[in-house]
Amino acid sequence: MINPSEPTDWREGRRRSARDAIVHAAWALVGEVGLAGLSLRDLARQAGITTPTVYAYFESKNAIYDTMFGHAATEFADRMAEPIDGDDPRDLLVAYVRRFVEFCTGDPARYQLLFQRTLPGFEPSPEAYAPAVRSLANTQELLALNEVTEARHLDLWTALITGLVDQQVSNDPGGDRWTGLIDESIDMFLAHSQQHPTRKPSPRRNRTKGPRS
Amino acid sequence: MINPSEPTDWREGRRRSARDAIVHAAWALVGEVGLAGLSLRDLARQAGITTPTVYAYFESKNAIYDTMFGHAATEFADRMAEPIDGDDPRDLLVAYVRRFVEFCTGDPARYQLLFQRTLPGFEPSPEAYAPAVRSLANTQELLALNEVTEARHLDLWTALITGLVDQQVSNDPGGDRWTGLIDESIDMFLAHSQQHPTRKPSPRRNRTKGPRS
DNA sequence: GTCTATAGCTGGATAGAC
DNA sequence: GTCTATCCAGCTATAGAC
Repeated sequence: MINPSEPTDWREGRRRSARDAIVHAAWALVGEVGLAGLSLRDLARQAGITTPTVYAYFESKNAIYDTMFGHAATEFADRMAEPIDGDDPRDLLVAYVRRFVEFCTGDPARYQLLFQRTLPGFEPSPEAYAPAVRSLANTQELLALNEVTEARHLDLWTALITGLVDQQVSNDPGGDRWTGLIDESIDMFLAHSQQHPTRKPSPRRNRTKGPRS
Repeated sequence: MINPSEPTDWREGRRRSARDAIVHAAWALVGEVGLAGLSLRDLARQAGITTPTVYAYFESKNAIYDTMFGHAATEFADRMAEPIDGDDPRDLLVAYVRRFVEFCTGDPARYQLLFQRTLPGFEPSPEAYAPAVRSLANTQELLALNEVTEARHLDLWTALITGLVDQQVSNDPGGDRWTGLIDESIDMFLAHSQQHPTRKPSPRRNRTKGPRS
């Protein structure tokens, strides 16, 4: 396979590893100065090169963000796709959410890039975005195992889980004030979803008001 | 009361209204270019003045953000403090949450400034922050009326509600995909909180795993 | 591919005339 | 208080030698 007259393979390899080194430096930097605080000067210094060299590998700053986004999305998909031992549907769900929250809280900058859209002028390319979509299907399967299939409940689920993550990241970084509520949250959610398969004003008691506007 | 030799009153008034005009222009701008996209040049142009004039009223850009924060916080506190008719605790809670979500989705930039801490280098002053604190106590009272008093449930509550708002703002701005889940979310939350006054592994069924780590 | 040097721009903030 | 003019720092991005 090795053919000296066709050295594109290892050249590509070198090019890839150089790109990876830059992206690696970028992750290290945003961990310190925040996602929006990344500057190409500092990035070049961190990577041990100069600014123009960065442009030998990336055509723009947003291209770097996009590559970072792709890395993060792949990392996310891989992490969430790892098999979980056990066969109880609810336990699977709990383990899955723990994983999700750990992933999010493990690197706030990565979380911000992947799930909050706060970078002005940056939109991830479809290629970079693809792995994240794959993972959503994964969630649906797990919920289906727990007899949760309605779109409404899926939305309620995402709201609940992202709410936990958001509160944890913003108000108690590094702590467990909200991650400690995962188990209870899932109890709450499943009790509700499995009990209300179709939407009607819950028969809790007589409503005092007429139908909602 | 009116004393020509003491004209500080109306001068203060003029100064206040000039400041208000600048802040007003600032809100209009951030509504277009995003909170972080505000620049003093554009702000001055929007307000029909020049950049140095801005500095006649504010000592820095962050001072403008701080004033905006104070306005938003006051607006928020006032809105949430308006009386709600009805006496059923749950209905009060529903109305309250609707109000909250409407306030948040009504102006995403305002929401971002008040509740997400995404402006690099900006921290609201204690004075500007005070009204927001007042409102939190309000929430606690409403939950207490619904027999929800434990700190754990309060955290679960904030996660649930902010999750709804966040999903609505980020993924369906202007729509009702998540706001339409408010009623159901509150059902879910109250059913759980009122049923689990103290924490123990829910007696749903036998757990397959040992105690959590 | 990597560098030095710098263009070109935009940002916040200030000096000083009026 | 308001302006013109400007400073200075930071940024992305490029030109051109090696």
